[in-house]
Amino acid sequence: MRSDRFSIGEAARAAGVSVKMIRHYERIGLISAVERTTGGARLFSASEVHTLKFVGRARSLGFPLETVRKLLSLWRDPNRSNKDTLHLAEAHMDELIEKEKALISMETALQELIEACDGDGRPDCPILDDLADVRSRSQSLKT
Amino acid sequence: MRSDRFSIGEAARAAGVSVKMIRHYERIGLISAVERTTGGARLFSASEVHTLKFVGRARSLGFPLETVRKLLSLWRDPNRSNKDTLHLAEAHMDELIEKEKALISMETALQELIEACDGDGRPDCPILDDLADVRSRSQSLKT
DNA sequence: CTTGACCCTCCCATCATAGGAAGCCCCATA
DNA sequence: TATGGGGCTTCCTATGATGGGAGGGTCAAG
Repeated sequence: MRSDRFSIGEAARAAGVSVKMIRHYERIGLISAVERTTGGARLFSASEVHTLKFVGRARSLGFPLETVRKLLSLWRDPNRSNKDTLHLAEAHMDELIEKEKALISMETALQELIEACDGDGRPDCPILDDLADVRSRSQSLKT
Repeated sequence: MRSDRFSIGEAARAAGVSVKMIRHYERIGLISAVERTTGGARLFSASEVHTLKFVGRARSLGFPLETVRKLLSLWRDPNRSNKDTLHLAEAHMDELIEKEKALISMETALQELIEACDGDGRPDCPILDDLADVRSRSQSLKT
């Protein structure tokens, strides 16, 4: 696929996203439709691969696709304000922190239970007892 | 809904799970079908509500439904070994920690970008530059 | 007899992603 | 030239847990 165009497979490898996802991004209008060969195969320019990389990196930071869409449009807008980008980033950071907090509270509660369980092969089990509410509830659940 | 039975709404409130989810749990066989009124409404016994609470608590610790299924069967098995339960809990803990690590690495990378961005209203933006790979890539991305 | 608060089932949507079927196109090798 | 393979295409389905809504039933109180 020479002459400075890339097949979807090449583009995927270069951008670090899957072939499936590239087609998906196109279908939902996150990226625009690209050139095709006579046989119908997509042909990506270097700049289009660059856009895919942008998307891939934004995804690797956990930005949801709808936010990636906004980031892309800011990226393309010469009159953008970095305030807008910063705001998107900060809002996303809040989301990440929320999720992290939820995970940590689960981990904390679970760790207590794990520590309380011998794993000695008998049926007695503080983990099941806790789930069944057999009065041994650790305080850290409703965080 | 007296006579020691609970309607699905009452059961949901008591167990801390949604009405929708109770129906779902029944449909996928996580809980067994319960008694019905002549009109077709579900009637839950106290013990069935207790099971729902078990499910609700397991879910609040983040256990996926398929694992909850296993926990329930251990709970009901008088010949269970606490080794099995412990193993499920530890495996789940590993999953939680994995997810937490992924979140933290995103947060770390994102925080760097946020700090580098003034948000002063101009178009220049380190966040977009980073996503676009304009040679300012922070090292912490491929964690 | 109507109203309102429940309940029912069935279908669809979310979010990002992967899997698979069925069928082209093109190239290399036997 | 025929065959095989790899890559491409589209379309459909699934995941996991959950919510939303349509369209209808039941029941008790007013």
